[in-house]
Formats: sequence, structure tokens, C-alpha cells
Amino acid sequence: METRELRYFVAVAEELHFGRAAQRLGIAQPPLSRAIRQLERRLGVTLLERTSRSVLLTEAGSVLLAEGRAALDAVEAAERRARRAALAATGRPGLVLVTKAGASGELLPKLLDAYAAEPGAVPVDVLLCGIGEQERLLRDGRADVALLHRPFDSANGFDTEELCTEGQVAVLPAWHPLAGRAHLCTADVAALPGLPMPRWPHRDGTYPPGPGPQVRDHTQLLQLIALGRASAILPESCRPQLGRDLAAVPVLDAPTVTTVIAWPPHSRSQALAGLVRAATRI
Amino acid sequence: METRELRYFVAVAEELHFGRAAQRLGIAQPPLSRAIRQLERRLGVTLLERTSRSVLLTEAGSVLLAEGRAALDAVEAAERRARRAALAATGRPGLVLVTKAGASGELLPKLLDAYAAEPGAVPVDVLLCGIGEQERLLRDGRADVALLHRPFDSANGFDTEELCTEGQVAVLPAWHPLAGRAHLCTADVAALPGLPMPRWPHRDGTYPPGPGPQVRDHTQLLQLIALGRASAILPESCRPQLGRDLAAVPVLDAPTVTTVIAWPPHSRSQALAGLVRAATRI
DNA sequence: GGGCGGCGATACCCTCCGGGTATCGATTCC
DNA sequence: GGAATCGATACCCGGAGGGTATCGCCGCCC
Repeated sequence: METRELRYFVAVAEELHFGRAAQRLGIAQPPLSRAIRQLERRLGVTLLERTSRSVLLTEAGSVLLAEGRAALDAVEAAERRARRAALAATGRPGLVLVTKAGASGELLPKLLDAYAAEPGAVPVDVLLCGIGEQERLLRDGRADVALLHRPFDSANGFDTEELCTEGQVAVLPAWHPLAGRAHLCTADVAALPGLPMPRWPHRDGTYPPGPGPQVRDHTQLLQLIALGRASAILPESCRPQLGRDLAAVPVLDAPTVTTVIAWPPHSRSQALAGLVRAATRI
Repeated sequence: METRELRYFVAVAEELHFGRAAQRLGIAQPPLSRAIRQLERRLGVTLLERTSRSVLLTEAGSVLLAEGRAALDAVEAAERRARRAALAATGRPGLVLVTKAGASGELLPKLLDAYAAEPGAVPVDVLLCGIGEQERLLRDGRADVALLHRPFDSANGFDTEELCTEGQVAVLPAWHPLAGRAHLCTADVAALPGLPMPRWPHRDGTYPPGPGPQVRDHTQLLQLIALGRASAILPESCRPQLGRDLAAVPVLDAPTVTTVIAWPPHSRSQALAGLVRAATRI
């Protein structure tokens, strides 16, 4: 199977529409139809159930969609990492570390300092990204290493090392009656009238249905909480970022959050090994 | 990058010889040279250092070799799993479980029985393979799930669930003076005169240098030990397989061995989930 | 040291595959 | 029932990919 075929299939499977998929790929619709037919014939498998009005994925099709995305990421990663290896060999080497904007407040500067103090340390570019993008960046080679927060981020398919674990706190407006309590449980926070939990976007940019406000980053979220429009349960380490208008109350039965440093398997980079070593020593 | 280009590059990088690589790929040498040149031009990276007498990998080249192999495995896995999903939807579904021949003696039948007793269980094909082949089979889609033994096998890049941990024992000829001891430490076994540790083959079939005999599977190994030509340190669970002519003595400071069940990430198979559930319940 | 042999690069040709345009056939909706 | 939508089909063209012949370079051996 050629990556071109796979790219074509993924486009059609995502759009469920040959015309739009062709447009996205920058080709005309007929060659796309033909390519998909050819792919199906070669695999000996029906991937799409087409009528003249609709396109549906078969079981095999949805497996190929999931696996194909991963495979395309792997190919892209190979390409990117080869390019970067060439750069590192001649010009300026470096690492790209990715983490969620707003998360791992204290840990990140400590890690960077600890690594920078090592002999042979290379420059580290920090990439702050939105929710759920880190895995993608790590998988397709745009980043070398990530700080992930289990159980929110899945570290599936990566090598990891645990760095620290912490409890979670409910973040409430300072004026809220519950803000003075010594601790809460998740049921208390979930049921707060007028302060629903926010909704985070999926990877494709759409939001799950529900009552809460749609948020895209931590700044938005904290502002909404201060305005009395939302509440949230966040890792303890967010505390230093909270203004005077917000209160944090430990939530005893919330799952603990583990910060892990994650990197793609079969990585033989000296610099990456050093960074991981520095991280585990903190 | 197309998979064809990647396959071509991997072939050349493995053979370090354009002629042989072309032969292996079933094409003539000139188009292969051209394809590699084109790939280098598109990437903007020198992958191979060629003289008319030798071909060497550059740093970028060896990165692309490692990453490219993984990417090709991923593409192959996508293809295979799509095919199998189609089979499972229409004809006979099934799972392929792979484990090292000779290992996980008691565990495997217990697991298969426990799973078979579940409602909705599908047939499980068991694939016994040699050392270090399991990761490959799992990665390229020929197997759905594996039993791995850490720290011998690396579970890098897979989702895993720990099943059990055990100590290790030294396996010696029954007549050996140390066979009667209650326990040993690794230094004792490493230094046994005339009973060197065996050498296992690498993935490419070559053996590391050293004094011990070359072995390929457990049967060979046990026979060599019985003959007084070797000794070995193996997980405790090998005990039931030992004949009367062999003795097992606990090695206190050997690393403990953890048996894990591993499967590729983003697996959405109902059957696989059931098998993992059965495994964790044991 | 000069001829030989091995190996990668180059030159040139040809075939077929991937892409484009025009059009058909089916289905749905007004 | 006609128009609009959408995937499939028919047909054409250009270029990418593969083959053969040959060159140029460099160790090696008699």
C-alpha cells in the first residue's frame, strides 16, 4: 500500500464525501474514486458502502482509518526526524518539548534548568499546545518529547517516565459559599447550581454536547470561573496561577494526576536521553 | 514520502550495496540509484555516503532507517488489520496471540481457558515464535496480542497490563555441586567454570561474541545444560519443564521477571478487550 | 603498473499509471 | 416530473518509474 492511497482513503473516510475529499486533496473527483476502488480491489476488502446519496465506512474501513492515520503519522515522523537529524549533525542541534499551555507550572522551568546545567545540553524549544494535541505532535515527529498528564492524556504508544503525582482541587469563585470548605468531593462540584463544568474541544475542534461553557485554554477557563459562570477540577499545581478572585479546595475523591515525560520509542538521541535523565533526578 | 521510496531506502541501508538491494527488491540497479537520489533531493538531506567502493549511512540515514522500518511496519499493520477486520465481519473472527516458545508455561493455558469461558469469546490462534520476534509481529499486524517478559522483551510502544511477576532460578545439571544449594547469586552462576551462559541470536540472526554455546530455543538450551556444557538463569515458571537431570536454584539478586500482556495502541477490538479482561482477572 | 573487475552514475527509451475533462445514471427533493 | 447532487464511467494525456547499454572511478592482482 502506498502512502498516497492511504492519504486518499483517510481523506474520503473523514469527509464521507468524494467531492469534498478530492477538493481537500487538490485533485479531481474521478481519479479519487478510481484510486479508492483500486485500493479496495488490491486489499480484497470493501472499505466504503456507497450509494449515490451517501458514503459509509464499513467495519474494515474504520479499522483502516484508525490504523492508517497512525501509519501516516509514522511516515511523516520518519521524514521529519531524518531532516532534523541532518540539521543536528551539521548546524544547530536541539530538542522540541511540548506541553499543554497552562499546565505543569513549576515543573517545566525546574526541568529546563536542571537539563541546561548538564554537560552537553542542547537548546530546548518549548512548544505550548492545546488540549490533546501533544500526542499528535509527538507521534508525527514535530516534537521530540512531551510532558503529559495522566489520566487526561493517554501515553499509549510512547515510552514514559513518571515525574510526579498530585491531587486535584476544585477551582471556584472566591465568593462562593463552598470556597471556605477544607475539602470537597466530586459529587459536590458536579452538582453546583449555575457553575457547570466547562466543555473542552475534541481533537477535530467540535465540542461535546452539554450545559457547560465551551473553553479552549486555561486563561479562558479561569476567567469564566471568576465571572461565576463555571467551575473546574484541576491539578493542585495550578494554584500559583490563580488570582485573588479564585479559590482552590482539595477534592478528595478525584483521581490523582501523574505528570509523565514521554518520548517516541526507538529514539536513540543522546540529547533526549540527557533530558529524561535530568527529569528523573528532579 | 511514498512507502515505495521508503522500502527502497531501507533495502539499500540494510544491504549497504545498491546492486544487492536492487536484486532483493526485484528491480534493476539504475532505477534504484535514481530513486534514492530523488528521495535525498526531496528531503534535502544526504542519507548515504557513497564512494564507488562502499556505501555508508550518514547520521540522518540511520535515523531514517530506524524510523522508516517502524513506519513501514505501521503501514503493513494497517493493511493487515483492515483485511482481518473484513474477515472478522463476514466469516470467522479470531485473535492471534503470540508468545515465546517455551515461556509462560502455566499461564498461557489458564489464560486461554479463562477467556474461552467468557461469553462471546472468539477462537484464539496461538503463535509460538523465537526470541525477539514478538514485538515485530505485534507491530506489523501479524499478531493481535502478545505475552511479553520484561525486562527481556521491551514493551515499547504498546499498551500493556501486568499479569504476574516471578523470581529467577539458575538451571544447572543435577549432578553439579551447586545444585544442592538453597540459593545463589548471579556472580556465582556467571563464574561457573565450564558452564558458560549461552548466547542468544540477535534479531538479524547473528550471535554476539563470547564463550558460551549458541542456542536458538529452550529445548536446545536445556539439553546443553544437561550435557554439562552451559548454565542459565531463567524465570521460575520454567521449573515444570525441567527433567530429572536438571536442577533449579533460586538466584536472589537476579532481576524479577514480569509477564505482561501487550497489544497495539488504538485497538478497538471487542474480542481483544475481552481477552485482556480475562487476563487481568487471573 | 597496467589491465581487469566491481560498483555506482548517467543516458536514453518505453510503458503504464495517475490525473484531467466530459458525461452518464441514480437518487432525492421541491 | 424536472432539477440538483453525487458517485461511476469513458477517454485522453503527460510524466514518473522501470529497463538496457554504457561510462567513470577505484581497488586489486598478475
